[in-house]
Amino acid sequence: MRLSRYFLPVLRETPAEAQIASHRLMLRAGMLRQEAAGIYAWLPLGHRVLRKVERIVREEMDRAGAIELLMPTLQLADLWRESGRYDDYGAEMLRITDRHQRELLFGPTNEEMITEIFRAYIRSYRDLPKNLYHIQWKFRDEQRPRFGVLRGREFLMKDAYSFDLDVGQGRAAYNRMFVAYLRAFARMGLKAIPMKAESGPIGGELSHEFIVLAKTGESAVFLDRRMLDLPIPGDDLDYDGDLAGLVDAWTCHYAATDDVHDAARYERETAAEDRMSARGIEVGQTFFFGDKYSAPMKATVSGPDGVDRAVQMGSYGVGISRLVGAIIEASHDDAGIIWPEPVAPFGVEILNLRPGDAAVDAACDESYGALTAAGKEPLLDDTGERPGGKFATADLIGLPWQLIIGPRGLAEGSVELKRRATGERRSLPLDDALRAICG
RNA sequence: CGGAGUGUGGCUCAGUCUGGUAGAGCACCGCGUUCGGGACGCGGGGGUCGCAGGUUCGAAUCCUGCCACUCCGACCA
Repeated sequence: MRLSRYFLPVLRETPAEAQIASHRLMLRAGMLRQEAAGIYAWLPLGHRVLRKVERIVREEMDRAGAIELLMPTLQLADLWRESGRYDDYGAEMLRITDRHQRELLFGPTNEEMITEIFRAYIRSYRDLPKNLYHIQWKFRDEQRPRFGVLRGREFLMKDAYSFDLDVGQGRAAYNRMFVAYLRAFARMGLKAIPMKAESGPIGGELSHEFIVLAKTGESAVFLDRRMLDLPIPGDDLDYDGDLAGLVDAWTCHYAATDDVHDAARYERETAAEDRMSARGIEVGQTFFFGDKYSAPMKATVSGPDGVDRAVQMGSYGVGISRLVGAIIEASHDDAGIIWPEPVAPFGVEILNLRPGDAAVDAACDESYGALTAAGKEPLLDDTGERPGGKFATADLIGLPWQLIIGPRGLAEGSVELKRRATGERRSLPLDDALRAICG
């Protein structure tokens, strides 16, 4: 992409509304525009990151055997009356009335709807297990939206729902999602630690929150620091195998958010030198809640014995839009964002320090072509802005590489290559720089 | 939902106390000089001062009501 043709409205000054780093940087980097409290338009740069996060989550869901569908944002109130949650949910649920005075709601989650879909088609244990998911915008009318996309009212969420014949198979389904989450967050460059959690309005007894450690996190967390070094399951993981051992390895150490923290247990189970307190941002949560929805909503299947029984269910959420903010909280400096490569909006920024200079233009065009062909998604700053401004913008939007091409270096046959994460810069011939980027 | 604030050009803000016909910096447009870490000169465009009433000869400024947004707390993916 050529910056001169792109839409990247960067702000030199920090908008007064933004308090925390990710919100401030998303506004300054031209990723996001607030349209109302907790409701945002995703500008092109932000949208690219959102899509990359979404893609990683989708790939890991598919790999774990989940099946994608798409449910609507609006749901009938009657559906929620079946589970009893219509009245329980309170003012956080945005209620809407259509022209026929039918009561609708903007979905804050989809347990009821997926259960309704499941029960309409699935009758036999032979059709189990099933895990259905979608990636859709949700709305929760927070009393106090804040922190930009970390706590918006409208947010993009992946939510998956598992259906199994019995508790044992339900647990196995839970384990598959648990492991898929470890992989998905790690692929985004995040350390996400599963922690024992309250299940809140979703219900159930077995639940984990996946918490990204970041200095500016919303809640205090306490954990065994040995969890930070646990290995992430590799591409060769067999989701049809028994994952219980893997899940045990990730849940046998103490890790809890402050709302469920048990100081006495913490001290009993964790050696003093392994105790670690930090701050964290929740980016996903898994629930196993059995027949909480399937029983009242009569989602039953016939078992091998011919007897109908309510299916065992779990649900598994990932805050896609929230993750974009969480990644920035975990990875930025005073100059701007530092994107992990897998979620960077573009792979490399080429800075043309002197548009109009034939040699510089030619070197930039050559680089742009080569990097595009190599799938590196280059962003070429070919604008008339002065070099200082280009450097500042490049650091702000934080692409992993900066390829700096100007007349001074080119006269000596070299360009400059900068690694955003480390700040390391070196001068080298263009071909070598391109090779280094393409790795 | 309690408490505290803020709404003035695209952004950051001054002006409000003490009423007199709207400013600065940045950004934007034109010309020129510049050009490797947010340049400079000259010229220029852009604002029903959140909205609605009211007081007054006159309201960004005073009064009343409303709306929006932000922060602290409670709450929450």
